[in-house]
Order: sequence, then structure tokens, then C-alpha cells
Amino acid sequence: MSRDLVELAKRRGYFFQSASAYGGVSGFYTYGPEGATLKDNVEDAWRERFQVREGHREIDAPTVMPEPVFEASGHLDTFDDMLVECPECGESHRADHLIEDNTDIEEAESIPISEVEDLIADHDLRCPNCDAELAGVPVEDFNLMFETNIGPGDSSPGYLRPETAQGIFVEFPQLAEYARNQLPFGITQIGKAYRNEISPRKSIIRVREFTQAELEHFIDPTEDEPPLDRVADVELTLYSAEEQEKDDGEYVTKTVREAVDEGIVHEWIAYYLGVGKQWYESIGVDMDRFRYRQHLPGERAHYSADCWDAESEVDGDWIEITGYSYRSDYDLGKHDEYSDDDFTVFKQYDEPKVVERATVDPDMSYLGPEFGGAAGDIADALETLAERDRKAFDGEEVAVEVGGEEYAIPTEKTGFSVEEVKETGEHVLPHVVEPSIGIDRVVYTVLDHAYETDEIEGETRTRLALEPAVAPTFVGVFPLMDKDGMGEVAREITDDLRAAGLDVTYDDSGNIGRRYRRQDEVGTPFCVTVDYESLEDDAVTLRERDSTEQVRVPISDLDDLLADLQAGETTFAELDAPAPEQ
RNA sequence: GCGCCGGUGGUCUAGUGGUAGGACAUGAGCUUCCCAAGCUCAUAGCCCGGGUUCAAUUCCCGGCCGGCGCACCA
Repeated sequence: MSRDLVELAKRRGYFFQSASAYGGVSGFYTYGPEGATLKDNVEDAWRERFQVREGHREIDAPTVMPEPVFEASGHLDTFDDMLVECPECGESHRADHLIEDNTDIEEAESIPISEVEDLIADHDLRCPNCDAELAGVPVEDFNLMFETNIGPGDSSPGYLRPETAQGIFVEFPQLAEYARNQLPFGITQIGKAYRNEISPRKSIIRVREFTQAELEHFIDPTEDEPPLDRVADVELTLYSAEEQEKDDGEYVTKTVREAVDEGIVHEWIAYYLGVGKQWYESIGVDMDRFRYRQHLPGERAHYSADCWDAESEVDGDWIEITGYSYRSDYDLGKHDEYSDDDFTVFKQYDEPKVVERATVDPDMSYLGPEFGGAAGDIADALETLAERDRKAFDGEEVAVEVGGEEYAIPTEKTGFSVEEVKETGEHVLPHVVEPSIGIDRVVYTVLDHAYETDEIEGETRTRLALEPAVAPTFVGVFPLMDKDGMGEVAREITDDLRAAGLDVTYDDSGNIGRRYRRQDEVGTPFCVTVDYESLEDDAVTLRERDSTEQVRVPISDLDDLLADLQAGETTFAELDAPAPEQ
């Protein structure tokens, strides 16, 4: 089945391995003419549903970003895997995990490779699989981010982004300004992301360069609520962590409202699960091969507080096509800490609050001469002390510790005072709700779920039952034969329909049935045939892919009719048109 | 990265120590041709490198690529 689909994809221009003239590269695929358009259509549908209809806005950030971004995001630490391979049995193990499991050391991930090798030797660590000695075996570093140099030399390392999200997070200060500092607001981005996978697999499912469509919805966790009413009745197929851990775990079907009320899904996640369900269904994902699966506690990413995956069943395997993650304030907090900018939003109180605040205003003309280089740090220490423990300023002297040294400062020189301050609001770190769609996997799912074979008079017909909304070629136009003027009429119709914005393919090669089958295999939902009668009555045969039914429609109605069919305003079955005489 | 299996026109495949045959598809033509019809003609192939050999697509080694299993998938 998947072999058939991959073969069809290659033959019909959906996708194929890149650079095969040079032997190919593992994990890189090229979308052919049909595939690129299908992917565009899926992206457009996503934009329409997750962005435009939700009132969010899109940005377009670089794919290369400097190292500090990924130091802050945590990717640099958690993206480096240290692997040690057993010389006896060939099994690979995470070196840091071996150390953590067999010693008192925690967070071995941040230890340099050479020290890890020493630690393995010192503790005489052995292969968990076959107990062979691992001392002296080199530890290899697998960096799953693609590294590059920005500018000449290697003084400014950069990385290809492993997710598009960071491009949104790092620009949060500008984006918040754009949103006039009002929460909530959402920012989307569609673009390439890169992961240097150890072992790319399953054609387009696990690749090294892929397209993500991400939404980062910034909310105030204390007061913002999702507009649940819009999707309250949408039914979700849920596979919770609890059910997964049972031997006979089952899916439960709940509406979005029920899932929230019963505490199964976080309300913001639930909202987007509802939006997502509507979207998957609209582009042709088979809902019998679809579920939402909650991440198990040990499975969650370093940034994620709760996470549900949308999964589709493809060739009997469940694949993740979207991650719905409640990232809390992890990312903004990290960038707030690591960068010079402010990643908070100022939230004004309804009523200003009057609060007492203890402050210091140290007399630097005293601290400086008295304590020299430590003076600045002492002043900082006094400030934190005042916030934390104002009683410390009750006596004649205040004691602070700086760099292991204790200093005594006369209280009068600290400028300590308790004042009433009017606070009009506070700085809050927004929380982030993130639906992160793997476009390539969605495209693969759409193709796989559309793949049908019919038996027609003993012959197999292969057909991609793609939704008209996403089908890359929307209509095929054929002259019954290219003679007696039928070709000219068909070419005119082709031009007119293209001018109306439709994707049209013209084909006059071979028997008419053959041409229908070609389009069936590409997934073209409709075909128009110009015959001898058309030359008399200015009408043509319109044929639908899935039913192979035909109706006769006037040429002048074609563009409106087809536009309605594409937009879903009408269906072929609803057309009030006569069947052709044959 | 490890293990097993594999790699012949666009696709599917037969076969061989003396460089290849079929089917489908594709193109041109004929046929009033509405669901893969028929006929004629045409285009197009042994993954790459090294070794053995007079000679390698075939045997051996390595690589690349693919499928599956293990590990990995933040």
C-alpha cells in the first residue's frame, strides 16, 4: 500500500527523493508539480482556519539563527546526544543516561565528551545489553541541529532552526508592540525546519528538512479563556495518558466542552483540538484513522507542560501529524533571562494598587571608597535584601554577603526606606499555546487516506479521492478528438477556466477513457469533455472522479459552476443538470 | 549508527562472466474514441567506486540509496 503510494507519488509528480541523479540524499525530498501545489493548498487551508478565522497574524523569520538563541531555548543542550556504541553487541546507548543511571551524577548531558569518556572508565561502566566493558570506547556526539557559520571564519556559529517557533519567540518584544501590548494575540509561521536525523525513514514521514505550520498563541493565564463556544460540540477521539497505561486502554469520544468540563484536556489545548479536528476533516483526513493522543509524562519535550498529538493511521502505523502543546511561559521566560530585551507584557490593573515597598538608595560616595570594587555588588545585595527582609535594616548596621565575604554597612548609608507606591499594573510573562503542524506528514496522510482502488469491469482503477478544496489539479479539459474544431473549443475552455483561477490540465492524447484514468490517478476531481455535440449546442460533459457520473452543462456556466464545486458551495450530486446522451 | 534484505528504461520486472528481454507508461500516426480498445513506429535501463578476470550488470570488498528491526525522534 505505502509502496504503491510512493510509486504513484513519484510517477505522477507528487514527491520523490532529491538529487537522485547523484545517488540521492537520505532524508530530503522534492515535491513535484502536483505535490507542491497540493502542499500549497494544504498550507492555504491551514492559514484560512488557524490564522485568518482566528484573527491571528503571520510572520516570516529566518531559517538560520545565531547560537545564543538556541542556548536560551534549550535546544543546544538537549539537542546534543552523546552516543557510545558497544564494541561487542553493536548496540548504541546514550552515554549521559548510562552515567546518570549508574552514578550519583545528575544532568550528565552538560558534561564535556572527554570527561564523559573518563567517567565511563572511572566507574567501569558496562553495556546494559551484553555487559561488555565500555571503558576506552569513544563517545560520539550527535548534534541534531545543522550547524553553519555566519560570515567568514567560525567565530559566529549559527544553526538551521529545528522548529519555526523560536523565530516567533525571539521577536516577541516587537510582536507585542505590534499587538499594542494587548493579550491575547496569536502569531503564525509556515516554513522549513531542519533536524539532522540519525536515521530518516518512511519516505516523507521522517525527513531532515520539513515544513512546519506553527501558531504561537500568547495568553494571560490568569484571565484569558478560549472561545470554547465556537467548537464546543466538536467531537474528539481522545487517547489519554491514563488509558495508554492500561492494558486494555481505549479511546474515549468527548465533545470539546465535555473534555474541558471533565478535566481531561486543558481548555486552551481542547479549543485547538476542536479547531484542528474541523480542519483535518475539511482537507480529507479520514476520521476513522485519526485520534488525539496525550503524551505520557516521560515523553514530553523540555518546554512542554501538557501535550496532545494529533495522529493519523498510515499503513497500520500511527504517525504524529501535529503537536498541541501548552508551553506555559518556558520560552519567553528563557529569552527574557538570556537576552537584553523584555519579554513581558505590562498588564494594567483595573484599579491602581497602593503597596508598601522597601527600597534602598545606597550612598555610593561612601560605599565606593570604603569597599572598592565590591561596592557595586554590595549595592545590589542591599537591594535584594530590602525586598526580601526589611527587618535586616532595623539595626545600626546591615550585614550582606558578597562573593563569600561578609560586609557590614551602616544602615544610614543604605538609604533604606519604606514607601507607599502606587502600582498601576504588573509585568507578566504570557503563556503560550502551540499547535505545531507537520505539513509534510499531513500531506502524506491526505494522499494515503485518499488512495483508493476500484474494480471496474474486472480492471483496477487507482484513484486519489482528494477533496476538491486541496486537489492540485482541479479540472481536466479534453477534446473527444483533436479534430473538426473540438481541440480549439477545448483549448478556449482551458484558457477561460485558467483565467478564472482554476488549476486546469489540457489533454488530447490517447483514448478518452485513458485520459479519465490518468486524471483519476492524479486525483483531479472533475473533467470536461468537448464532443461533436458541443460544436452544435455549446455544452460539454462534466464528469466527476469518484462516481464517474456525467452531466451535460453549458460552456458559459462552467467557470461559476466549477468555482462553486471547489469552494464547497455545491456538490456534484446536487447539480441539476441532464445526463449526456451517449 | 548497528543488523537483515535489496538496487536492471519513467514504473513493475526477466535474465546473464562475453553489456540485456518483457509488460505498463510516454511520444508520433491511423481509427466519430465518453471510461486503461486495436494497429504501426519511436524514445528510454544494468546505483557509484575499487578488486578478481582477456572480459563484470553478473563474483568479491567498500560506499551511496531504499525497505524492515534495534537505537534515536528534544
